[in-house]
Parts: sequence; C-alpha cells; structure tokens
Amino acid sequence: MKNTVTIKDVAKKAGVSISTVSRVINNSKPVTDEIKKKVLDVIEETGYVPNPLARSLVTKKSQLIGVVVPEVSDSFVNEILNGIEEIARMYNYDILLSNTYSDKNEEMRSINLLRAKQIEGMVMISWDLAKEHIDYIENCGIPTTYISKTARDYDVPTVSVNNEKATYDMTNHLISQGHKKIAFVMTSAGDTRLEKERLDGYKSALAENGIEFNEELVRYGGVDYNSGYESTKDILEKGIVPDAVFVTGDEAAVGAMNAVFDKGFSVPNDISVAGFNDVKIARMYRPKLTTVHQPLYDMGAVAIRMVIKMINGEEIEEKKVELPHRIEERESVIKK
Amino acid sequence: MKNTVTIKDVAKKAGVSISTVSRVINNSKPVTDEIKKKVLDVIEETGYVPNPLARSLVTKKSQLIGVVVPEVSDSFVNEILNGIEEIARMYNYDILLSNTYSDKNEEMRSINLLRAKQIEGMVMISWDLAKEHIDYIENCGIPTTYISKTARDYDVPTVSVNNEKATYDMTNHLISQGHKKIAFVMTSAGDTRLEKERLDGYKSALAENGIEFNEELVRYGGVDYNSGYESTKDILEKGIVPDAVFVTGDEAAVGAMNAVFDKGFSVPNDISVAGFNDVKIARMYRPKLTTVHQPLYDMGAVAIRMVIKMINGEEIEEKKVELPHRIEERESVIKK
DNA sequence: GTGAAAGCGCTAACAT
DNA sequence: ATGTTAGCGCTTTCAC
Repeated sequence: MKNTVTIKDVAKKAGVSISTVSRVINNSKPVTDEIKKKVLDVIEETGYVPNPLARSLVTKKSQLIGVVVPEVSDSFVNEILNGIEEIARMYNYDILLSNTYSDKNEEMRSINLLRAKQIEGMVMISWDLAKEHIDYIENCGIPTTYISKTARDYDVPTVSVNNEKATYDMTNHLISQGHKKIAFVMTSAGDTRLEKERLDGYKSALAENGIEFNEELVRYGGVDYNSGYESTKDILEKGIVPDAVFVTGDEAAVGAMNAVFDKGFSVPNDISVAGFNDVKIARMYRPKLTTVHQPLYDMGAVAIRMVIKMINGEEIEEKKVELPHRIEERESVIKK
Repeated sequence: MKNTVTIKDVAKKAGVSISTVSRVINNSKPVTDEIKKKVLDVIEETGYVPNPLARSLVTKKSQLIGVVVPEVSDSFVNEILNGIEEIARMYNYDILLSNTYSDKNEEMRSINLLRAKQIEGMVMISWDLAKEHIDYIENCGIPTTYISKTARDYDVPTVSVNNEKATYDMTNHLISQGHKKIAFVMTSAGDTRLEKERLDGYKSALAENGIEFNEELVRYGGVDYNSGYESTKDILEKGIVPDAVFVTGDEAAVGAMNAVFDKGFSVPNDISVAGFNDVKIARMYRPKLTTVHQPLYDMGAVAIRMVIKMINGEEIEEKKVELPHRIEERESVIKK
C-alpha cells in the first residue's frame, strides 16, 4: 500500500548497483548520462522516494528542526511561527513543534523529546527561559536561536528588536502627543535584562522631557489579555487616572482598553492606550491600536536562518540580531 | 558532543548483549530483575537515549503525525492545534507541522513531504479540500482525520459540530430576540455540503418563524477579517440595513462589526452581530461577540485520537464525529 | 565511472 | 532468560 519501493528495487529494475542509484539521487558522484537517465526513468516510473530515516541514520542529518513555543495560540508566537515555517520549508527542513504552556518541566521535556528525535537545530521561543535550560541546550550542542525575553542576557544567538529604543520611542511619542501621566504596564515579571531595558527606555524618555518617574504608574504582569486588564483596572481603582497607558504587548493592551471602558472611561478620548508587537488583533480592534510594530514574521525567518547556518557550520557574524521596529500610529492614541 | 552513546556502549558497559538492553528499554521480553537493574543503572549513568531513527527504520513506526493547516496564525486553526499537540504528546507522538496558505499546490507538496518523513498518520485541516487530495491521501493509506468544510462530503473520518443545527440555533436565537431582517455572511464560497447545511439551517429557522428568505441578505466570502468586513460593507452600501448580521466565523464577524461602525451604525444598538467558532477574539473584542461556541480544543483532541486509533489498527466506531455546540450569549446581540 | 561491502543503531527472529 | 545474527534502507569508502 504505502511507498514500499526501495533503492534496491530501483537498482534491480535499472540493472545497476544501489551505489549508482544513490549517486544519481544525491548527485554525489559523476554518473554516465545514459545510465543516469535510465535510473531517473525507473525512479519516475516506480514513484520511488528515498527513505529519509535510513538516510538520516547514516548521515546523521534528520532535516528536522525543533521549535518549542509557549503556546501556538498566542498571536505573537504564531506570527513568528509563520516565518519559521516558510523559511524552513525553503531549505527543506521540517518543523517539529512543541508546546510548553510556559511550564518549566514541559519545557525540559520538550527539549529532550526533540533531541531524541534527532533534530539538527532548534528555535526556542519562551517568555521566561531559565538559565539552566539555556545551559542544558548549549551543552547538548544543539544549534539554537532564542526568541525570549530572558535569553538576551546570555551569550547565545537571539533575535529581537531594540527594546529599550522601542520603548523609548513609544514613550516619547506619547509625550509628544501631550501625555504626561503615562502608566506603564509591562508584560513580564522577572528581573530580566529585557525588563530593565524597557523600563530604562520608558524612564529616559520621561527624564528627557522633564517628567518625573512615578513608581505607582508601573505594573508587572503576563503577556495575556487578562494581565493587561487586571493591571490597568488596578491602576484605575487606585484612583489614578493616567493620560495614557503603555502596555508592552497587544493582547494585554486590548485588555487594558477594556479595563478603561469598564471603568467608564473612553479610549482614546479620556485615556490613550498604546501596545507593543503589532499582532493581528491590533488592526482588528476598535479603536485600532497604536503600537510598536515588530517584524514578527521576519524575526521567525531570521531565527531559523541562523539555525540553519549554524547547522551548516557557518559562522554567525552577529549573535544578537536586532530587527527594526517602528511606531504604528493608529486610533488608540490621540493628542491630549 | 551530542548523544553519541549507543545501545552497544550500554551493552558493553553492563556486560550483557545488546538484545538484553533492547529488551529492558522496550520491556519486550522478561529480563532478570538483577540484570535489568544493572542495565538501567548504566543507562542512567551514561544518559543513553535510544535513537528513534534506527528504531523506526526497523519497526516502521516513526511516532510522527503530520498536521497540515492552512495557516498557524488563524485562531480557529491554532486553538485546534493546541488540542492536537497536547494529546499527541500524551501518546508519545510528535507533530510535524505544515502550512499550506490554502494553496492547492502547497497542500499536495505538504502531503508528500510529510509522507516522505514516514508519518504514521495525519490530521488535515483545510478550508476547502479538493476531492483529489482526499483520494490521494486515502490512496496512500495514511490514516487521516479531516477537519475541513469540504471533507464532510466524503466517506472519510471527520470531526466537526452539527453545522446545520448550530446555524439553525443561532438564527433562531436572533429571531427570538426580535430580529427579522437577518443578513447571513458565510465564510465559504464553494458549493460544499457544509455550506448547504448552514444555509439550510438558516433557511429553516427563517421558515419556521414565517420569515421570508431573501437572497439579497446572504453573502459568500472567506474566513478572514477582511471578507467579513467587505461583505457587510457591501450589504450596507446596497442600502440594506438589517436587524442583525450573522457571520459564520468570528474574525469575519469582527470585520462585520467594524463595517457596521464605519457605516455609522452601532453594534448592538442599531444592528446586532453574531459569530461562529468562539475563538479568543470573541471574548476580547468590545462589544463581546455573541457566537456559536465550538469546542475547538476538543475537536483537535478528538481528531488526533482518531488518527492514533487508526494507526493502532483499531476500529473507528463513528467516522463522522459531531461535537456539541452552544450559543454563547454575550454583548453583540440584543433584543430589538 | 561503477560495484561490493561495511556499517549507521536498532529490533526481532532464531538459537541456546 | 540471554546471546547471536540478520536485516531495516541508505551512504560511503574502497577496490576495480
């Protein structure tokens, strides 16, 4: 029923040795044109497809790249995934996918599972990647690129945008629109470099414009809708009414907008709201979300290209790739 | 660097034959407790992991299931994917993912790629699956479950909700809220059974309530935001102002709401809008979308369970699985 | 330029 | 209960 025709069958039918067949399918050694044609014909005729398992067993190349993600259904994740998938396919790699639900144990389990499957490389997407896991991966020698808030702290290949600059830019934009009291809702909780960078970007924009930093205006939470909602609600319930709230994630920013609505204010008339990432929902929600655009598809594409380079033993000129961001002005921020 | 310890190494170190090692790791034949412990110790100590490639080569089992999807970033798709992923992992299968972007050629390419990778089974998610592709898959003998608007027309395993009933229910709900002039925006274009079922559901609810069917109120389009937007805009621009618009997809329904807004109407005060699927955005958008809830996660879970059953040669009692739906009343539909 | 043969790491008869 | 051996389908020396 299934593809049961092997290299042996082809060899026999073509009246040559299996080595010759191997040579023509891999173009590994010169073969007489005539004999090559013959073999190709037989392959065509029989519908022979080389068994990659057998091939991998000897070459130690699986043409498999593992991708571990916190959750496919997160839009930040799946827009990156699109880029990974497309480039991988271009290079004839297949993607082995693994969800971790941001669970540390699941994450380790995924790594091991993928490793056992003989993946040649890996793209690791994680909100909050533990140092031990990075060490473990690096120790296994699996060529890996990281897209993670935390991985940027270590000497491993990562791709991201310039978060400090991006945060700075948006804060500045908000200020330029006349906003002074700007709440800052961060979609991360730990003490990571990314967080520090973002906070720095926020603070320095404030400072440059002579606005005093106010700890009460900042919140730490998760990337999801709910975190944004709760953080913003909390601010409002503390009696603070900011001019604008800047949330470092779009789904969370939508949560923030809803919290503003639910507290009886209007976006953007009473309070402006800005996001970060520019995922699909930023364009679908009304008011359309003003946000920091990250080239998510490209980030995935670049990440997997780096992995493939490493697999091929090529040197990576730049371990810390930073892609350009921009402020995407839409409707949720207006001049005050 | 990488896991280079093989079964041979373990055998030598444990002072037994490789068959014995094989037996303990597979629990395939009885082994003396003492010797088993010894082997286990060595495995522990060396960090030995069996090479699944070699194993697959002989057993002809790859523990790989292919999943082909139109696009990971579609929320309908990725919520299903979550279910697939989790159950697959439970059964120790890995997921090989392939995006088709709804392109017929890419779809065929994906099938062949996955097949070459020796997948044992497949879940096929497609908006509009060609008969030839189904035939091809079935002909290859790859155990496959389909989640597709079109596959339900054929004698292959599928999972879905009862679309006629679901459409009927929502239309009825709308009518019960006092709506009479109900626009029906479908997220499919072809002449498929699903489409017919949905249209039937819509029509029969109308008929039962003595409302005349009006061709001018129905539109055919895609599943995306934009299709919903354009279809609804078109209705409004034809000078038709419906009481409600029922869109058979949530992202498209959000598009519909925005079209309503952009034409100067309010949802739900002027026009009610209902969706289908109940994906994340239905809960995030304001007004929250009243929609037909489909158990997407479960659909994925069931689909892959069916595939695994087929792989194991078990009989599938029910080829056409229908999961329960329900009307999720939120804010976008109100009494007229 | 082509074929023979070894071997990748493992499982599954077949012996013992 | 354990060891020996023959492959699984392929690539790759190594001869010719």
